[in-house]
Amino acid sequence: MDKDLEKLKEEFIINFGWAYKAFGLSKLMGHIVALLIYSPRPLSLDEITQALKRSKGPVSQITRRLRDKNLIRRVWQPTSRKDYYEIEPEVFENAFRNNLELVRNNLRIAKTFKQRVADVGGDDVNALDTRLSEMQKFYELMDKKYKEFLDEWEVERENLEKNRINI
Amino acid sequence: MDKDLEKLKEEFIINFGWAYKAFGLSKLMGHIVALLIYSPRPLSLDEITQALKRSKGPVSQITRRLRDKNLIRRVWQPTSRKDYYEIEPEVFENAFRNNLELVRNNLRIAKTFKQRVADVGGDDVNALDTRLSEMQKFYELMDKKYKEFLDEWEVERENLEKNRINI
DNA sequence: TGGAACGTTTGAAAAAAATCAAACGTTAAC
DNA sequence: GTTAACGTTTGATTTTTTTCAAACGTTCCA
Repeated sequence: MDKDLEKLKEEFIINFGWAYKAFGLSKLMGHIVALLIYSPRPLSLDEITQALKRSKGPVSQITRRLRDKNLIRRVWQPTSRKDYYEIEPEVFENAFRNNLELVRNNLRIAKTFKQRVADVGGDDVNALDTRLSEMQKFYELMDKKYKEFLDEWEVERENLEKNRINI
Repeated sequence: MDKDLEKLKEEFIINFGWAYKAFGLSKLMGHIVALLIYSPRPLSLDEITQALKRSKGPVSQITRRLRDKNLIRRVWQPTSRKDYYEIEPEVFENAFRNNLELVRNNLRIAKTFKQRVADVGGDDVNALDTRLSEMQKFYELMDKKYKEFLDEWEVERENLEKNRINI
């Protein structure tokens, strides 16, 4: 029984590792996030290290990066002077926001080059200009939709919150 | 003058490489996509190889992967029996669709584990169940918004097309 | 047929990234 | 002060990924 849950946890962690990798982040980041999602209480660095069978070095580094990205947070317990980590309540939302930054970067690239190509001018430039315009439009719409999504999610999240309290 | 455009192209290619990497793909994929966006005409494998200063092996492999992902397409010229490659007109849209697949995978993970955790049951499971529910809702909304975006983009793309013809 | 022009596959080499163990610095308890 | 309990940094090591050069297979043309 506990054995099953343990097995599930392991799979969950592995899955998250691959997912994180697919999104351009490190597998270990995914593992830690998954572990903390799974855990009902904050975990110390040593506990994470043990659970994932890693050494302290990389875990320390990655927890820092995860905090920088607002995916986990550090908390303290009154009884111990260890650092504990828990999942950021808005992990998914924050991960999404990080992604939005990449989208905006693409938008910047399109804009910048469109301008610079226009400045330089030349013969074969028309087709390129069209493509860059399209790229710009694409990422502008994407940006807009991403923001809409975040707004809607805020509403939905509040509803979830309410229902949870009412039960 | 041409020198400037050449310089720009190089920067554009490098930028795309990093962007692709940030999204979990290989830099070379980004380079090839950027090169073909930039080029007013289809390029042969050799031309790509030369332009990017790579050897044929990896370029051949990556062009295949890019075709599998519908980001570039292979075309033929009447005069030559070489393979030529050009950018897929809907690169951005297709790249987005590929990303949507990853989102759906996350949704599947959430659903699967929610179900399995419920089946196993146990004590510490409530908090976890709440989190997985939230994860599921998040990715469901994301899926919905992604689809909306694609629909809107289709409309906008048609408009761009029309305007281009009318000029 | 034979050979030249291709693209693809493959095994090895190089480069990059992840990981570790140990040294280090800091803080808190005694 | 001294020591023990931490987290962090660092340089080396391992693993993974990227890249290459060469062999290979196919097609087309002489």
